[in-house]
Amino acid sequence: MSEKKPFYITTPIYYPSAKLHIGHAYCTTIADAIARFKRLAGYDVFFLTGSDEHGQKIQRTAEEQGVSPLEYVDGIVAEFQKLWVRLGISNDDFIRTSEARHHRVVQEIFRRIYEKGDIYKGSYTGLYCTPCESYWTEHQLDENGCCPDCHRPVEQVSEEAYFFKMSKYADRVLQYIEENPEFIQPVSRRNEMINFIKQGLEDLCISRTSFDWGIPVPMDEKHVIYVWFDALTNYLTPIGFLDDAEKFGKYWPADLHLVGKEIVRFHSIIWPCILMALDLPLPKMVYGHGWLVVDGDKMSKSKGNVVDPLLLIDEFSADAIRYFLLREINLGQDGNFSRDALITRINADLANDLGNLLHRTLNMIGKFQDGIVLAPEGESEIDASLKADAMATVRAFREGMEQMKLSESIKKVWAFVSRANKYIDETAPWALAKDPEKKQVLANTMYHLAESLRFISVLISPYMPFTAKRIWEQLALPQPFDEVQLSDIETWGGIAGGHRVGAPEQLFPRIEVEKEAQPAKPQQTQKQGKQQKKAEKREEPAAEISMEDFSKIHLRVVKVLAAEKVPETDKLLKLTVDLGNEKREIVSGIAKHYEPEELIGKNVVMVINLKPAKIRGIVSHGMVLAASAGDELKVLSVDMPIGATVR
RNA sequence: CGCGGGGUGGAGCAGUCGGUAGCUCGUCGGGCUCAUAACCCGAAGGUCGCAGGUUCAAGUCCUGCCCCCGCAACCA
Repeated sequence: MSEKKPFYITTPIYYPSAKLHIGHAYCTTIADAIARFKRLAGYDVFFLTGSDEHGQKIQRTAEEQGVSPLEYVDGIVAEFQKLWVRLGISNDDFIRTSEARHHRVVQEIFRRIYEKGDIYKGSYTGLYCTPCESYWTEHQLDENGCCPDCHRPVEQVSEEAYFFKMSKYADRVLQYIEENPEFIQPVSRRNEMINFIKQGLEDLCISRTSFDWGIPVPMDEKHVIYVWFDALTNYLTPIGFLDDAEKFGKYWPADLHLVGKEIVRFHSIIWPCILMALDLPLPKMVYGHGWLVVDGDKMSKSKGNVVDPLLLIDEFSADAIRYFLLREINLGQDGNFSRDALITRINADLANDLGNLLHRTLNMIGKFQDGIVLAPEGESEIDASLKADAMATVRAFREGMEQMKLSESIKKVWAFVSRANKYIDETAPWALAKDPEKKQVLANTMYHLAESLRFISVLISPYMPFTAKRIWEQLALPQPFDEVQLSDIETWGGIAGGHRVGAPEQLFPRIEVEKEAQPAKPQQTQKQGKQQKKAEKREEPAAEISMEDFSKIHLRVVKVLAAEKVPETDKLLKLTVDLGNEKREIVSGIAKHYEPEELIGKNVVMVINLKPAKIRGIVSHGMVLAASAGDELKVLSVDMPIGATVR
């Protein structure tokens, strides 16, 4: 039927020497958002990610653990794939360089280039550490010029190796880069690469004899094909380079290699040279994204600030992480990842703006119209303006995404979310609902809100696929979510009159972190304590806390001397408590469960060293512990004298 | 003189072709009550790293300097 335009997008293949961190998740999330957008826009997308499994480092680690390299790698790669599933990554294939299909490709490529005369045997000279069996570059050596691993002296050693005549292609690559301004993005990287080539290219060493975990050189089996030659060609394997000419013709050249800024060089210089030697067209774009720094520091194992994406997903959900990464960080520049910023975004954008918009809308449709979206008749100026904004948002979103301005595009969507919230204020449906004369005006308003949410669901689907689907399902729209296209929101009015929506469900619960002194939800409160300590330590989130951590919390039995409701609040009580040696004022969110009189005279458990917090203008110097289950809540009360410590 | 990125209200960032400095969070004040103490409105707060220069006009172009951060041929 319809001829869909192909779009081939790749991430780097990651090296399974350690678990993946948030930076890998960042890169793959960007690629996923683009892939999902392209599918939404009607492209035939092939999205590839994978693992780069060969090399000496892997071989050695496997030996240390007493397993074969493949066994070792299998375990780690399974973790990769688990992470991608949890993060909602929609890759169409996962290439492992250890797979037979890839071996065939690499060997065939080697053979073709060799036969062409662009691969020759020479000798590789490098600085070698015999005990570690490793080559190092001059830059990698430690301050004494010794092996960075074992700190023993290195020596210059030569070994036989195969080389790829990269120098031969330098001029052609430079010309290609200069003639195709789009090829390397962002421009800063492009300038860097042009500069680099102008310094001259050396031939590339592409084989080693010092280890054997790799793909053998076809005509010389004691050599193993080395790194980039093996890794880069992964992009050709899954799209049928050797076995499916039709598929290969459709997807190659790749539309976008998304990579980290540190490997732009390999993708925009070495890789084009290899492709030229194969007489294949070059990829259309190599985009070098920036790095994530954690609270301003570069992530590294030695600093112990490596962030594990799986733990973050467990704690905050995949979509929250995806949203943060895509919205907060400008593609192409380094970005800061911090827990505080993440929580702020979740609360402000996801819970308050988006989640609450859906919730209040569905709630009003339920309350005022028995859950039915009635057909609109006529429209007010405000209605028309909302509708116009929706349409404009779709256009701006599409344009932004096509130019890879991901953050900007999301912001456009959120501007519309705010617009919809404002629309509720402007139309005041609760007032319309009281006036039988305004029944149709109310119906129009509810229709516009529901339809706006339909738009929003589609617009956020590349970023937050899980949430987009949940919104769609709460709206109870009949069209299967997986079949939705961007074209479905190019016209207003997709919801049929008389449609029944579902019941509202919280999309993103707010994460309470600043309001420590408020024990309305004790489970959350405990979590806050953990979060705080974690934030202080700037460490990756841990599921467990140590005894030392726990002992930082000082708990004591105190007596409630006085209690009164905080004016103009539903849940807050102001308590005056006796700690034995001092009296304090604290604010507690338990007014829905206790009358002030009930509490007076009670001995309760309180956190006494909590940082004071201002709540509704009252400074609270502590927190009363309480247990809650469902709607029930009880403060922890014990039959012990004032001043008793709790451990 | 190795290469590159950055220095914009308290924090984090936008600022395309040079033309009255924007956004989010936070703070303060007000409104509303459908909603997840939410939402809406308003306000305060900036020598745009420093010093020169070009221009009618510079955060934006040029020169010099200071500070921070990456890369330097297998860390996204």
